[in-house]
Amino acid sequence: MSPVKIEEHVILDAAAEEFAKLGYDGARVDSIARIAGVNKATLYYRVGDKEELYRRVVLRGQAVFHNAVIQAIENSETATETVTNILKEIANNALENILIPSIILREIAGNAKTLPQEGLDGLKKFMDTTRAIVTMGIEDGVFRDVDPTALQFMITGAIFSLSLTSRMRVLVNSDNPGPITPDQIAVSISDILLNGLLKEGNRQ
Amino acid sequence: MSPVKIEEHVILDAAAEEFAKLGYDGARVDSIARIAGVNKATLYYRVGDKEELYRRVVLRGQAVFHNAVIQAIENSETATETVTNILKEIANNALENILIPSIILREIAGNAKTLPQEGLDGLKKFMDTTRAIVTMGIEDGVFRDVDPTALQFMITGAIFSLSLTSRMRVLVNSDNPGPITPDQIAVSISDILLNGLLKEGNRQ
DNA sequence: GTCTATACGCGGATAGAC
DNA sequence: GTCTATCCGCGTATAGAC
Repeated sequence: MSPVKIEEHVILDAAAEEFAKLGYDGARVDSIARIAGVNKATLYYRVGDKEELYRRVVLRGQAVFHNAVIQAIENSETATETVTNILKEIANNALENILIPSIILREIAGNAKTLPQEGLDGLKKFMDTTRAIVTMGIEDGVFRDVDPTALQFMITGAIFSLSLTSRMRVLVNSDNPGPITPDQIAVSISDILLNGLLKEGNRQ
Repeated sequence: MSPVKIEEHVILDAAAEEFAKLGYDGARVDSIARIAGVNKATLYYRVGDKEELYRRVVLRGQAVFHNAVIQAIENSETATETVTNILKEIANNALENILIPSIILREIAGNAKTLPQEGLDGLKKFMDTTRAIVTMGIEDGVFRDVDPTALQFMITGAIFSLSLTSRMRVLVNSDNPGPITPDQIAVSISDILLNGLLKEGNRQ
């Protein structure tokens, strides 16, 4: 009843750290083995080559956010609540698993050239799911007729960059660093997202 | 009256391409020399080592967006107009100089570990400038009392990721790829940003 | 100013001992 | 299953010829 080889987790954790820090091309297999505390040959035997290491890290990371979104949807009644909860869940998971946003941003930066096919499939599913929520809100007359894709990228783009820069922002602008905790991040974004920047009456 | 050594531009263009594609650690100096069509020794003589190449690429790229924002501010009267114009300018420049968003996203992903000090200084100035615009709009009673940092990251996060994924989105979701041109990107974002997702009357 | 040639270490990956 | 030793190519960087 222990189907999970314990060292695989250690290896994948180490790989995630290295890939997040240096990107796929900058990452060193030697370094991953060192971080994991295993021999390089063992690493090859247990998981595989660099590409396979990366594939496993990406799929494991994607599952985290996929589950977070599923849970947010299940725990929500209205479309508005769903959006708010998705934001909260993503923000929470982003800071808890900060390596994953880093890897995702690098994939975006690199035109998804190192993203495994299964990762692309998961991305499509994720975008379809969240688009459906926006469409539903529009049809229910609760949401304005916004572009769902723009909304998706505003949410993920903002959460991931805010989460990744929290340390940096404290260093650069200690007296005014902006939102730091996942809660602060989720609240400040959903405020702007739901209500907009303009005061009521000034809308265009 | 020709103070600019022409080949330096060629070398920096090649370096930008390589750094954007592979990140600082993944980038290869040999590859940059090959792309630029110059000998590696020439490259070292003309610009410097890998670190200096990167520094020059980053500062040149930062100047592009800095100038774009300055211009947007100068061409605007109201705070609302300023925000809209900044969005337009950044979106235009992002797609025209697509390598720069890529490098910036990679810096965010890597905790700005390879970002030269001057780049950090420029970032702080950029954030102070744009924060002032938001604060002004709030004081004028036109904007709601939003978090300026969240707003900044929603704008840049969304524009950069939308610009970088435009090709990918067409491939993954050809029937519904979302905003593609800089104009589509700027309009869809500013619509959500200014007016919010919720219909008037549903605001929280 | 530019190129050829090369130093020297690190990269991914594996063979074969245990 | 795991480790040592090693292959071989590529990485940054420079010396020195032209």
